[in-house]
Amino acid sequence: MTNPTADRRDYEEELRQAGVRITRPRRIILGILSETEDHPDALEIFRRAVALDSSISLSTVYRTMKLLETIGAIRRHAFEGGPSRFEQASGAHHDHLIDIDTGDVVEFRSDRIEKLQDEVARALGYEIVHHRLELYGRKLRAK
Amino acid sequence: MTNPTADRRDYEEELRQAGVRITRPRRIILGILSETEDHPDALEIFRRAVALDSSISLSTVYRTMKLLETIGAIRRHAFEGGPSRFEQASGAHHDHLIDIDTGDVVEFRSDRIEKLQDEVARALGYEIVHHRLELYGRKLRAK
DNA sequence: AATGCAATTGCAAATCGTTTGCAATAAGAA
DNA sequence: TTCTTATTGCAAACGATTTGCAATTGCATT
Repeated sequence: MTNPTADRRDYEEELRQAGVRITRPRRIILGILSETEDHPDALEIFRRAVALDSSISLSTVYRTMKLLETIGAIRRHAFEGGPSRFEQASGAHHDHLIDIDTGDVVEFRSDRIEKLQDEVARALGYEIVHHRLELYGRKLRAK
Repeated sequence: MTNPTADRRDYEEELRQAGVRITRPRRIILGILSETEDHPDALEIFRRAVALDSSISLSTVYRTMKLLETIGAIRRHAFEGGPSRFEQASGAHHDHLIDIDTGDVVEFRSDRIEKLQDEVARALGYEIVHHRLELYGRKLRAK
């Protein structure tokens, strides 16, 4: 399924903007990222990429992810245990709830929590540059 | 400086409880952990240990940290970027504010945030098993 | 369409933090 | 003290990620 609601990013334009070349591997990886709803890791992206062009290498995936991260097109998350997982940087900031049984990631946003974080930090004499809030949970049995 | 306020843990008793031997390397590492106010990583603990007994190995430090973690005596934190850092598991739950300039860790606790987390999770059909909240910030210039 | 050169690639080897196999050692019950 | 087994130090393996390098490719230029 393609992304119905969200902004379909024009990654190629972003690359051009950043002054980097639009190569075949990049085009393929970017295509995968535009399609994806989940939070795949580098290896998963590599697998999907190889399915489209068997010559793509894992290093290129890593390099491309790093590139996209530095130009701000994607975000990297290091959830507990596993490897880094990626998501489009589009849309508003949000935090994550990770299903500890399935690894599924649910995005959420709480302005009230954000506000309290700021208050806490300020009270300690700090200003927040960024934060990480991850809830690790288990699905409630629908009663 | 030794830990003035907090409960000085009887690690040795905990080990005995867990049915493991109290060895010389363990005694030394435990001593370091009891003294420490900060959140050292394995290498730092290793350095401090070697100063007391040059025969201690890094693997033993790692093994001991893992052991203490499984018996619940210490907690491991994987802050952004760096290696795992450890702290005593004594005292109430708290979250962390990391000074991005110095690496210093400030502990804090907000029941209001915790409460909101529970609400968010429940609204999404989940129950929280544990969470991770890390604020990365910079000291405010005292005005 | 052909040229040239720097950016990018694939590959293999290196890296970092951490774990593990193994033979030697030491804890602590008998 | 003896015995059995857990624990150790060492070196080698590990998984995720990064890197050096020579070969390739994008693409601005003719």
